[in-house]
Amino acid sequence: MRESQRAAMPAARKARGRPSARDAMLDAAETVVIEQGAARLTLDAVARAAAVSKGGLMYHFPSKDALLQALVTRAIERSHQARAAQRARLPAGHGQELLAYLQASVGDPLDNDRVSRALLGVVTGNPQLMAPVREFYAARLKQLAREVPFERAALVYLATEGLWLMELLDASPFSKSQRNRVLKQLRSLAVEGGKLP
Amino acid sequence: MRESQRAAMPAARKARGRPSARDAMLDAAETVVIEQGAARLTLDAVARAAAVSKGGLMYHFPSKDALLQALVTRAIERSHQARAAQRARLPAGHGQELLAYLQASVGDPLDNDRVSRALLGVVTGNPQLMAPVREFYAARLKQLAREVPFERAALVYLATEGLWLMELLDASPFSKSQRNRVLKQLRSLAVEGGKLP
DNA sequence: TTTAATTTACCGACCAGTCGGCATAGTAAT
DNA sequence: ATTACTATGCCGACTGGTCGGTAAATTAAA
Repeated sequence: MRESQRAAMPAARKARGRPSARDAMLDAAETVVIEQGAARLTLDAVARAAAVSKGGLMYHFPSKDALLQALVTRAIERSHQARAAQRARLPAGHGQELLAYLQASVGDPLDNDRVSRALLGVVTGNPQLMAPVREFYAARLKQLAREVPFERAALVYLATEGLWLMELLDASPFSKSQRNRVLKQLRSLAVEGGKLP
Repeated sequence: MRESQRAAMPAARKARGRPSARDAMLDAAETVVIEQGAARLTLDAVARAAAVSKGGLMYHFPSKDALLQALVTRAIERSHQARAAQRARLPAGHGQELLAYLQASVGDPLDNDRVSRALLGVVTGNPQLMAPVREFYAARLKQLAREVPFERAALVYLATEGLWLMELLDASPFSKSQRNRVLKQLRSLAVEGGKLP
């Protein structure tokens, strides 16, 4: 589990968009961790879900850690894409970035990050896996604070992250209507920054 | 590890303040989980740290789950106490509760919740353990929102919780001075609720 | 002596990682 | 074009070890 990082990684994706066996295995791993939790995310379970043997799985991921890293990386990439998608359908202007981030994080459904929810259990079990997440978070804040005053960006940022994390932990104390009130306020704070009641 | 909830719990604390063997074992469990992480929080490790045999440990906690529940419960109690302590040394008035909560959560040191940090890994591994935490969170919000308008309470609440959780995850992107600026703003929002830059 | 507390020894399940081998496809030499 | 060789992808049995939980035996307390 130490530094087996880039030992033998068979070039498994010559063409970028192919559903290489590797990607199929990551999909399987996500299914397992979503349906059974981080504790039951075993190599055997992933292999079974991917309909390959354990040896076949470990051919592509030399260790369990390598598999987990790949999962986290893919989740981060998806997070990027979600924000970019929101940015694209938002009018340019003050607070566009902040609003896009807000919408991508806690926008209406929130169902698409069942993966993130499941991965929370994975990263808390392997704190080293947090490294890329940390970078991601830091870069995001930097970008958001370029657009609006730091204080306001930080406030919206923290509240959003708080809501997101509490919901990931299934610990949000807000009713549906309370949640809506909060979100409405956050949205207006992101673009205008007015007064607070 | 299934539903062994309240099977056989030998009445191990007749007198409430005694450093009953039970409490010593919980202390040991905390040491283990802090120093070695949730994954290495095994019954053997706790027994070793408490200087008892594994059988002795399991006499007091009929299952590992019972031990974890007790850990979580104690952490919640301590959270209550920390807030009460802050409330006591704060001038009564508008936003006292909110400010006490803020100070207790992310007040200067933050070192005393190494336990919480460690327990995060425990609860993500056993989502059922979140039940008492959920209650705790819900009750807290209700109390905070009685004092100041809901919108403002919720905003401070979420931002505080966001900062706290990100720091628990070791993922806070703020520098020390940025953190201070944010806290200063949150404090003033808790008691005054003025404008935002 | 009965009850409470604790020990020692063990079981069964689970799990990450290893290893030898198999099959297919491509390449090279004859 | 047949043969020899090699690389890739995959298989599944096995190993060494960990961990939660159990049970009988032992000691301490009431």
